[in-house]
Amino acid sequence: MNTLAEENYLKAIYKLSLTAGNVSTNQIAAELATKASSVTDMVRKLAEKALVNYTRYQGVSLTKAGEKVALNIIRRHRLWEYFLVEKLHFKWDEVHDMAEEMEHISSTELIDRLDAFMGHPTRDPHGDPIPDCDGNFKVTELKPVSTVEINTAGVISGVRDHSASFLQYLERQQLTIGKHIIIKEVISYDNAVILEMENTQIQISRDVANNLLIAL
Amino acid sequence: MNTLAEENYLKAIYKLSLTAGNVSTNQIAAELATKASSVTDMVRKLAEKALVNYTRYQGVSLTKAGEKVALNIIRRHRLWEYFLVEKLHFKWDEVHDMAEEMEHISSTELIDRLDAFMGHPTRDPHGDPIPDCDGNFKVTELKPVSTVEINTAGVISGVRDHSASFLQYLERQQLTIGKHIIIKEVISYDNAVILEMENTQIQISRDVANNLLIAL
DNA sequence: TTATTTTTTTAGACTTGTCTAAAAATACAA
DNA sequence: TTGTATTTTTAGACAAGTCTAAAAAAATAA
Repeated sequence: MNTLAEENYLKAIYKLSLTAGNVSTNQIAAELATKASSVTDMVRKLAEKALVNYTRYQGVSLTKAGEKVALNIIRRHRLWEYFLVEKLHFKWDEVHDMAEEMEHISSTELIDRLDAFMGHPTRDPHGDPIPDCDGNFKVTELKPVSTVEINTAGVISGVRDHSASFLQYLERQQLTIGKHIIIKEVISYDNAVILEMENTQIQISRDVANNLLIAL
Repeated sequence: MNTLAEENYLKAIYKLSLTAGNVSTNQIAAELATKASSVTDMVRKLAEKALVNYTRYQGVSLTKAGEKVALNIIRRHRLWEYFLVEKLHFKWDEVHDMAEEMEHISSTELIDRLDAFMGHPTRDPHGDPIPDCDGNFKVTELKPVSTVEINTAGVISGVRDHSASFLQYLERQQLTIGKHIIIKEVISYDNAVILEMENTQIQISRDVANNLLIAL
């Protein structure tokens, strides 16, 4: 079907497309820790397979077909993450690299049965939605804690930074998916945010508040 | 660690070593559906990594280190096969190709937890033993039905042919792992074998009798 | 033992995906 | 708008793993 390298490019382009329109060669290179010249070559190849739209110097976007492939990879990644946490009891900061390998296992029958085995979960351990087998998923609007008004109540529902160190920090502060919080105050000096959770106050930095997402 | 190609070579060499001493270039080429010249190159590379013993024109054998790697791959393969059958309810003739991909997932922590999750199974769905994390497994002596005396009783415990078509045939005849059988007669004309199982008689061909293994 | 066949290795080439260095196009600043 | 800086592409090279064709070694037969 598609090579491992091709799948990784499609996933990177999908991810970058969420925050930009056309994705630049350099952005992809940074995302994949490779060089812009390598990206140019691969993007040509993907364009020939009709998985991306590409014109020289104009950046890249996924075609419908390319998006479908990307969403399938993401589906597999997130289902395996769910499996690792729920069935094998890994912690949410430990599963990314393993899922990165497992997402390339190709059988769709396998993935559909895995999905059923786990009861068709809709979100992975980090709160990200799991696309169904047709690539559909519900888009719940989540907001960074740093962007909501004082006295807003919400439920921790996702993260923007998926790094192990950030997830470990959240774990230590008990700021995990599903917790109910209220934004109490923003310190004007450094934009630190004071939250209330389970009747205790927690202070988090501007950075943390930017990367912690809540559903209202 | 080792590349995918390297792992496949080590596994093939291990498998061939079970029935021969030193394995020839041509045998490996046949096993992996590649050419002898490619094998020579790869075997050189594996010799440099001290995973095989190799001298020109003399064939190949695994070193202790190479055997350890091979047994690890086999462990992973068989544990995933067990998972696919026991947890995802695939049939025993459907799992080989999927496990062939999954065996290359590298995390040992993952495999050890998978092992625990399934209750440390000792045999895969085809009756083959699953090595533990140190590469140890018990060698139960199994005999092809074609080699035992008349009136011998035994338990179906393994197969020598793992092809989907053979497994499907056995399934249809209910000749599955764990069934108790008695060898009743060998037809001298074509060496077909008549078995008794659950008080009914079943006739199987010489070929089938050769590939069906029982524990006495 | 010598000749012939078979097996294995060598030599050189190809593909995929990557890289560096240089050229071309675009973007930005004065 | 012209010159400079940045981004992107091109050109050529390299590593891994494979292939074909030819040469070398080993096995077999006469």
